[in-house]
Amino acid sequence: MCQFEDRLPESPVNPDVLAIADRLHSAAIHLLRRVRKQDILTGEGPARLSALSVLVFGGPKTLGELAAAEQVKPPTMSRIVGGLARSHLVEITKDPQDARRVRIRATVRGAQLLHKGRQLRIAYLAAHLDRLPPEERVKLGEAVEVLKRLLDDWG
Amino acid sequence: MCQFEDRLPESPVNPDVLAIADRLHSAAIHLLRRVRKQDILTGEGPARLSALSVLVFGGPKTLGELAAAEQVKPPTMSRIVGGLARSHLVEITKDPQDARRVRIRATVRGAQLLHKGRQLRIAYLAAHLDRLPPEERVKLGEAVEVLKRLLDDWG
DNA sequence: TCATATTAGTTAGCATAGCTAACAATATTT
DNA sequence: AAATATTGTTAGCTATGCTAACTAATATGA
Repeated sequence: MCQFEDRLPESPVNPDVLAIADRLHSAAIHLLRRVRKQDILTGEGPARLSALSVLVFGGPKTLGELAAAEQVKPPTMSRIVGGLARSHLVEITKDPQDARRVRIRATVRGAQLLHKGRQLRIAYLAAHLDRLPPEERVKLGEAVEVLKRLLDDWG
Repeated sequence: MCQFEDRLPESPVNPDVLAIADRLHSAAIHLLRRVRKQDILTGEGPARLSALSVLVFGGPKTLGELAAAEQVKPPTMSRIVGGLARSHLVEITKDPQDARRVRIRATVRGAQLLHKGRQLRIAYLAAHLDRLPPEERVKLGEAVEVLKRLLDDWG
């Protein structure tokens, strides 16, 4: 019964890690629900803003690359990109090398809207973060770096 | 032009805080996209699992209370609860004191499914967290506490 | 070369989850 | 008693996720 004895290397979880994982999940859900209210002010949904962000900061991508970057299936990304194109936030051109591919890149307007949305969201978040004592803010900052690295080489 | 001089107390953001806010947002989005794939195995969506969690850990609630706890509007919560009831994960009874209200509580089956889902999700997350060096894990644990407090008295 | 297989995206159709507006039913207040 | 406020639901819109089935284009290989 005891999870501390006879523990295999492949089932490495201990209660501390479980607790962190649980709260991290819950915190992520509720954080995003707060922030979403700000995103609405841009007139675009969170999936579109997130995809747009990849294009603005990472440069042009094919649909498949974008879907992979956003951890979403191609049909989903197809519709997200369709919406962005309807709002003239991205431009779609055929790849001359391979006519199956499409290249998607942010327009100037797309970049502007992204920065505006980012501003709203971040200002809102930052205003709340700012109420924390400085040492807690530092803790949070370090942890976010840890998290980012973890997500980057997730697998 | 300089945001460091002549700064009003109500516009308190500095670049460090902005950067933390930005990465926190991005990390939260991508973390949840990873974890969502595990949640699917329970057969219920994330909104339902989150609401169910409130009921399991916080006890029975009215629809309005649940909507407030989950930061969504009543019609949204009405449909979430409807889905949970169809799957027999919650039970709905009229409040004898006030016939406008409904009381919603998790069934045994609901609690079981929640724990199963939590197990899947947490095991997955925890398995990845476990690859971190211990001191980084500790950092993350402390930061999650900071974040939880921040969200609790957000306003 | 030509037939076949693989790859890239799209379309169609389904479900969940968010919203507002409009409604019904019940309490509360005047 | 009548007006008002509160609580949920219903209807209908949008956005995002999926799979299955399709089209078009490229790569493979007999």
